[in-house]
Amino acid sequence: MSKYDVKQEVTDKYSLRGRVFHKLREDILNGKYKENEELKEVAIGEELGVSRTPVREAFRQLELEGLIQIVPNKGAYVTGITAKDVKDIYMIRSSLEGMCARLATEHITPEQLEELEENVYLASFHASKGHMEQMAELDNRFHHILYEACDSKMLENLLQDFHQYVIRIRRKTLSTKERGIASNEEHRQIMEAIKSGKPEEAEKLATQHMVNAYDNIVKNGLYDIFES
Amino acid sequence: MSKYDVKQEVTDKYSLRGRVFHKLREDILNGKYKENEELKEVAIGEELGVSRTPVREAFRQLELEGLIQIVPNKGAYVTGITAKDVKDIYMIRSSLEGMCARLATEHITPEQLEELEENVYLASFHASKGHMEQMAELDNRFHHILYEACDSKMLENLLQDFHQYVIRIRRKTLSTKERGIASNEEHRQIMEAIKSGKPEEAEKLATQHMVNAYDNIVKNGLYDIFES
DNA sequence: AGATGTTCGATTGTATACAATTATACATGG
DNA sequence: CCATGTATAATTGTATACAATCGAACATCT
Repeated sequence: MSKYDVKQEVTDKYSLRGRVFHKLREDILNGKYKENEELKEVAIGEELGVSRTPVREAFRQLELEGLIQIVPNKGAYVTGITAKDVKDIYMIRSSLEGMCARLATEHITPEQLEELEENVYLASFHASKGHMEQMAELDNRFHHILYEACDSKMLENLLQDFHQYVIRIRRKTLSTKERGIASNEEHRQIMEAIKSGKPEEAEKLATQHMVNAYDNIVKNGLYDIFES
Repeated sequence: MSKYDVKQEVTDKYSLRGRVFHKLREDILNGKYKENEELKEVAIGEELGVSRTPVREAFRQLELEGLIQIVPNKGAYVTGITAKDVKDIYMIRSSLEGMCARLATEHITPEQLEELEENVYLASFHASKGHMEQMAELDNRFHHILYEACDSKMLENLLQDFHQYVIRIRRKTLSTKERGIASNEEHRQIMEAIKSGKPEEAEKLATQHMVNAYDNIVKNGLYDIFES
C-alpha cells in the first residue's frame, strides 16, 4: 500500500463525506459558490441531507486541495485567485510541465502514446470548429496523460493539484478559436518530440507551451465571470 | 484576508485540534511513529486527553501536509518515503529552489539579506566544529528566508510543504562534517549572488545546491534510523 | 456624535452515543 | 487440509447535544 492512494481515497464517493466533498468541489469549480463566499456547515449539511460532521471533514479535504480556506472559529471561505496567483501558477507550471514532458519521453507506454496521438488529432478537429468546451476537456486529458506517463507519483500529484487552479482560471479567461488552434499545434509538437524520443525538445516545448498559455491569458485579460 | 493565511491557521495551537495536530506532527517528524504505523483515533485521543473529533480533524490536516494517509474505513497510516520519492523530491526541489533564488534576488529586503548573511557566517562556525544539529537548524532557516524573500506565496507554500520531507529525509541520511562545510560554502555563494544582484547565477547555484545535496544522499545511502 | 460596553443570535468547536464497516478467529463443509 | 461461511471484537463513520467563540446590533457613557 502506497501513500499515493491518497487520490484514490479522495475519490471515495460512497461515504457521506465523500459525497459532500465531490459535490462541493464540483460546485466551486463550476462557480456556484463565488470566490470568498462563506460556506456554512449547517446550510450545506441540510442541502445534502447530512449532519455537520461529514461536512466538516469534507471541508478539510477541500482545504487540502486549495479550494477553500478554513479560518478557526470563523468559517470556511472559497479561495480567490488573484492575477499574481495566476502568474505564479504558470511560472511554476512551466517548469514542472517541462520536467514532466522530459520524463514522459523516457517512460511513456505505447498505449499512453497512442492515446496522446488520438487526443491531438481529435483536438485538431474541434479546434478548427471552435468547439471550446471539447477543447477544454481534451486539454485536461492531454496533460493528464503526460502526468501519468512521467512515472513520478510526486510530480504527478503536484501537477494534478495545480490543475484545480487551471480549471478555475479557464473560467476567467477568454478562450479564442485562434488560441485553440495554436495550443493544439503546440500539443502536436510536444507529442511528436515524445514520440521520437527527444526529451530535451519535449521539455523545451512543454515549458514554452505554458509561457504561451500565460501570455494568452495576459493578452485577453482576466475577468470575473460573475461580474459581467 | 488572503488564502495564504492557511499556514497561520495550521499553526493555531490553541484549539484542541491544533494541539493534537502539532503534537502528532512533531512525533512523526521525530520518528516516534514509524513509517506505515497505524494511528488510532481513540488511542491518540486518550493519550492527549481529547475526544475523537479533534483527532479526526487533525488527521485531515496531517494528510494535507502529506505526513499521513487516511484510508476510508480502515485507518490513518504514517506515510513512508521511498528512495524513488527522495529522488523525485530533490529533482522537483532543484527546479523550484532555483526559481525561488532567482526571484529572491529581485525581491529580497535589506533585513532578509542581512539575516541571510548572518546565517551563513554563523553556519560556517558550526560547520567547522561539526555541530550537525545546529547546521540542520541553520539550513532550515536559510532556505526559509529565501522562500519568504521570493515574494510568491504560491512558491513559498509549495517549497514549505516539501520541507516536511526534507526534515524526515535528514533523519535517514548520514550527515558528515565534510558535506556540512561544502553545503555552507554553497549557501555562501548563493547569498553572494543574491547580494550582488545576479538572478541567473543565484538560480544556477541554488539548483546545483540541490543536485549536490541529493548526490550526497545517494553517496552515503539511505537507511532507516530505526532498523539499526 | 463618537467611543465603549454589553447582550444575544449565529456559528464553529468538542464530546459522546450509536451505526456501519472491517478484520480476525473460529467453525463448518468439501 | 483447504476453502468458505459466520460470529465477534475492534475501529471508523455519522448524528446530535452542548460548550465556546465571534460578530452585529443596540445601549450607555463622555
